[in-house]
Amino acid sequence: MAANWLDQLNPAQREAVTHGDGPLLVVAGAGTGKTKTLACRVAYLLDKGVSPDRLLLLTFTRRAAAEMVRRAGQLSQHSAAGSVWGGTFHAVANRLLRIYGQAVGLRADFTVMDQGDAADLMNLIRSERGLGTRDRRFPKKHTLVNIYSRAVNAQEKLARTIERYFPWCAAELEDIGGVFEAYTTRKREQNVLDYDDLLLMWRALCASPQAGASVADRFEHVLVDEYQDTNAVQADILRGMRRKHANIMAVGDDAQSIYSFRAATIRNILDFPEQFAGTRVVTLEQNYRSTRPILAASNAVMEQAAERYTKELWSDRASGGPPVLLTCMDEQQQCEAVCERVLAHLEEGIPLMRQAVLFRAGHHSDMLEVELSRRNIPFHKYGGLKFIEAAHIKDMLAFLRILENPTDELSWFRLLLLLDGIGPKTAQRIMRDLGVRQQPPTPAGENGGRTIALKSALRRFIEKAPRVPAAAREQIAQLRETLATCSGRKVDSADDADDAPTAVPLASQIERIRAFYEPVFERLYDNATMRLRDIEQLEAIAAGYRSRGRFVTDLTLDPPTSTSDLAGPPQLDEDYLILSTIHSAKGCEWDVVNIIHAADGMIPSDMAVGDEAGVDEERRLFYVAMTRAKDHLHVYFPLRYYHTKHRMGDAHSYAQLTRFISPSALRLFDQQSAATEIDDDPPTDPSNVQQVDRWVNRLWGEE
DNA sequence: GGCATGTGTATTTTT
DNA sequence: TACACATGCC
Repeated sequence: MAANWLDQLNPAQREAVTHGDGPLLVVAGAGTGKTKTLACRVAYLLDKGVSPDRLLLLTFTRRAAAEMVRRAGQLSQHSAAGSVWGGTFHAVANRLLRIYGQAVGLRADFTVMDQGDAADLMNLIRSERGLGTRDRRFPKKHTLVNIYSRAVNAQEKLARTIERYFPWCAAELEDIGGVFEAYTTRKREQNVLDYDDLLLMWRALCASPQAGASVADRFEHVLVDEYQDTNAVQADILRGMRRKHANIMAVGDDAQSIYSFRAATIRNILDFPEQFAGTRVVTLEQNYRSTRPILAASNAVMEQAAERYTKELWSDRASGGPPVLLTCMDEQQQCEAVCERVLAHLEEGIPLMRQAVLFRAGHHSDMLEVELSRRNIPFHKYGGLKFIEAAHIKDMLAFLRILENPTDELSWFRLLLLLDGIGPKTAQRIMRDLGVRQQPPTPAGENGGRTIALKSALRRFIEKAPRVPAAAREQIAQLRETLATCSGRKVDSADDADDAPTAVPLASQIERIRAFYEPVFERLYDNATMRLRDIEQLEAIAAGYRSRGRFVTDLTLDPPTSTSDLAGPPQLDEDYLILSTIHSAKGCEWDVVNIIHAADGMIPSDMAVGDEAGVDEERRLFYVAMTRAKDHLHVYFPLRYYHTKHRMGDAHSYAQLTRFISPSALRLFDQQSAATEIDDDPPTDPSNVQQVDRWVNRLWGEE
């Protein structure tokens, strides 16, 4: 029975899937059936009798894990494939630390902060220490987080990280170190973990004498996807998890490594056979995804890479024309061309969902989004600005997080600043009065005997109104009422006799919070209606949760991708076009792929051209984008970019085609020009016409 | 100390 | 364009 689907694998895939015990490295080129191989391997192991909860599947996104487990479930005889441990390193770390966290000195009710929170905490410390003011060019909060994260994930001395990647901050080395030290202390006091801590704590857990062994023994097999995009800490974790039986399978492609900014290193792939003695290496080279002309062009782009690990990707899919390189006059024309091509493919019968537009940076699609909504073409955007980063969503979450973890300083701060007449200074004072950073001993565990001796800041806040400016008095009363209701307590109930607070359903907690927050937020932010939609979406997501803690953590670990754009959230059953950053397109494929802004400065990004390694990574990025295409690949190159900084002027500059399409690669494209297709809308200013004509004529002249 | 207003600036990619 | 920071008024 089980052999049935094994027959459909090619020899290399089958070798990987039916590998016995011991370490296995699968080097899988783009489109070579990597996902299928992993899913089959899971199914194979299940059918061999491995219990699903003894399988750990580490992927790059939660979606990828869910998809693989689903596919494995379809193949396997085993009914409970769903209980395979699947998820990102961070999500799995979170899950394990809730169980074994005590072994590394963690309380089970820790909260997780996202990068925005980390930046805010850095900023708080930065301003406390007076490092912001004066005429010092002390790094900004986001830079601080970047430096910190890079040093931690690369396991590199701060001095060296700064010297290599942030040389302009070298003069501030000492104070940066001081900020980081305070940052760490602060997190510990507040029982809060950032993304990097999740990995560090997992690694520490592996290293701890007893708990380390039980964590490792919990899993019989560990499978890791996208191994080229893991970093040194993640490699340590894997080694720690495989202390006894080295049943580990890693899958990756060095040509697709695009996360070095997160300290990912392809050394992990290259050194795998040394790290795990006796590794069998299997290489997958047959590409099932793209047509030959598309693959040929993609390979030509990679050929110029300074460092290249030979792998001959080939495809059977002979049909189909060459990829198209479309030169446009400017971004506006690029947008129109994309819309027209997308609609033409739709006419041919390719649904919008099977078509994608890819770009380097989140904002590169801004103009296209306007054009798409003008034409009523529904779309869904991945990557770029996230739902979770919006101020009003963070505000809503701050309420929940205080209820969850009353020592969460940042959430208190955020909440207090919402009130009239309370600024940073007053907020700090109130927090001091409440003793926000003092932790009560954990009530969890020994529930039998005594009640909590020390009250949490939340409880103190509910029981007694803090001293606040007159302007805030009314709102503070309402806020206390709100938090009391949500936590199932009563305001001003001074006697401790009635303890156990009543449990309040998450949905009604959010409803209460919203009742308090809505008037505040309408006063605070413009664009209230659009933001209101986000809050409704938040409520919709919360409806799927019973536990407040789970809800808050899942939201930071796996945030939804924002779509509160002009087009409105598409219905689930409706067809929509995919817009995505190239990074977020990793692992995906579409019948039609449109790559926009194929100009130097966009890709490679201006930010990355400083050194050769940076340019190489951008090249891999472009390669990843190209290899997402199955049947049709369109690359767009706008000739002219306007500089909107000088308002009303028509200052512009001319772009160069991306350096990644070299003259020899160019021959593999069908070169077309949209520059002669003049827009139907008459321009209002006659001088524009002259300019356009001059340009068009010049283009003709050149050809 | 809070807050409205003005000015300058830097601007990737994500768990 | 949004955000950080400075300024000046309440």
